[in-house]
Amino acid sequence: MARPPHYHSSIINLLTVKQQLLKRSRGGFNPFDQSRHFTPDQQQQQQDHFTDTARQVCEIIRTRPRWEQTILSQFPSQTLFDPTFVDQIINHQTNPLLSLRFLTWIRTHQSLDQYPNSCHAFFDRLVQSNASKAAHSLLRSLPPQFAPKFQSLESLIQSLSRDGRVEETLDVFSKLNSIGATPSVSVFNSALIGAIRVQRSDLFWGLYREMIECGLIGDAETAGYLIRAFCRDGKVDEAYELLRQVLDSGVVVTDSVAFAKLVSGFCKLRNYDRVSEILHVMIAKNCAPNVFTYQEIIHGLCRNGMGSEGFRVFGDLKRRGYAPDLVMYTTMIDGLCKMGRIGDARKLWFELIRDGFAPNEYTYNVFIDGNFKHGNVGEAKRLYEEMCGREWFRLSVLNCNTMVSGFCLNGRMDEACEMFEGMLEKGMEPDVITYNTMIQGFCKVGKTVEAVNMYGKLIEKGLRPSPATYTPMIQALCDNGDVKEAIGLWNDMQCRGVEPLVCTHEYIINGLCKQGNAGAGMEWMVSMLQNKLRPLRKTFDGLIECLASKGLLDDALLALHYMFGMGYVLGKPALNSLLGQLCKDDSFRASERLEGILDGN
DNA sequence: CTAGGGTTAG
Repeated sequence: MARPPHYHSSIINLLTVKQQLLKRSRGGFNPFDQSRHFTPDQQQQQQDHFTDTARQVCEIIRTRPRWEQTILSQFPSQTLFDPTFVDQIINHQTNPLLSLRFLTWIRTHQSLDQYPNSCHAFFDRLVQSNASKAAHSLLRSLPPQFAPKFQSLESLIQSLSRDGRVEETLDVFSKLNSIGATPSVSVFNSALIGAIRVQRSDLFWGLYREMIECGLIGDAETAGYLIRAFCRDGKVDEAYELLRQVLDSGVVVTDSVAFAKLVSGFCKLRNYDRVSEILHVMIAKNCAPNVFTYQEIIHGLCRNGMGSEGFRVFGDLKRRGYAPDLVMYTTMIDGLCKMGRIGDARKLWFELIRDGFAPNEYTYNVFIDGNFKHGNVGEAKRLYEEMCGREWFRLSVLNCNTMVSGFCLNGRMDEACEMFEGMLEKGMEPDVITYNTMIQGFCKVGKTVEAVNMYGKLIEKGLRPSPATYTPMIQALCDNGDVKEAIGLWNDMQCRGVEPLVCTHEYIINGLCKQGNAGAGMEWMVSMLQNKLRPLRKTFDGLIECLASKGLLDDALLALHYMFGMGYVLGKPALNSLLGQLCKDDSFRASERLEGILDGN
């Protein structure tokens, strides 16, 4: 005999049934014909009966912090674990977290297999309300045989992807797989774009492989995402190759973001012929270059030391009636500042205001930075004050770093410190860039003690030092003849796993030579060479001169040998010093060996 | 609901 799907006997159920039967029998209805069936009306009444208790339970789980510990003593377990009752709770409960908690609690006592309707209802509701995280964790915590609706799973993938939880979509894809369903191309597309947004190439390609394994063929949208992914991975040529293939196959790509990324990528490679070709393709495919495309071109040119070209493109656009937007203005102002054309940058600053734009945080930042870099400290400070006075403005670490860097660059360490202290007072956390900038600033004005103190604070804060933390300190200490402390920092650097720059080795060699410690200098040189690093010619020069002056002719000749091996020639002062020593030193054999080395090269 | 672009050290 058929039973309603969630009917389970319990005391309350039995009572209800009895009441129903009594009611019906009074009306001359023969209950036994359908004794275990409920008409919709009966089901409604049964649910009505539950409503009171359900409401109470809902109230308790909403308001009592640790209801799990007491609820079984307040209500009969037959009620609480009755699937119909559970359905009630799930349907009444509007807070999904509480519903989830209730199901979790049920699960500690019963198998959730008994509650398919509750599970489906709750899952679908979470999906519909875009509660992707909760829906996903529910899916994970439910028994493997729980098979949600195909559409719900597809929707879940889409909302997870939108929320940047791309990794979590993998579970959902495998769930779909396990129920023998193939997601649509557009669902794959949403996951693919999600992976691009969170910059996870690994996930992107994993998803794409999955898509291929499902036997699906990507559409034009997929092609655009593939091009973007290749570009993001720096594989611009492969992106271009794909574009060609797709176009040849007759699929029309109109993803202007993909085109913009290609343009940007070829700008980076300085392949401007290709850039121009892509622009032609875009026009031919009815996907004319837009403000984003041109933005990538101008930015790409500026970033590659072709700012003048960028400025020319910018001018052409305006002449052709294209109105640059604020981002484009900002990019161009930054580009002009970085190529030393502060005057042109200032003109653009006024031009954008004339065009009705208001400089935003980015615009202020690049222009403040540009003014500092050109020594216009007063103007930079004025702009900073102006920016701080804007109602939209909220000071960020980056703004402060720009100020700190500007003051340091201009040797204004008092003002840099003031800015730095101001950050601390405002409760902002200076980052490694702030500290590195301060360290470099102190070193530049010879305040190495203060620089090392700053370094101590950086470590104290638990920030991770970078090569740029150590380089200026080691350089300054070596210049000041304090090589011992420099080597101390070097060791510290090694302990923290920070890879020194090539020049840092050289600072130490130069410092040692300056102190007349030629032997140690030679040891450092040997270790550099063992690490396959290429010292500058003048480092060899200095070391050889120092070795010679200390009478360490064997080492000097060995260094010379290495130097020639790298294709360098010895500078005149070092050569004179070496020859002088060889003659003075009555060491005939040494001069013979020098000849040997010279002949050998 | 409707993308994607710009800033600080080295």
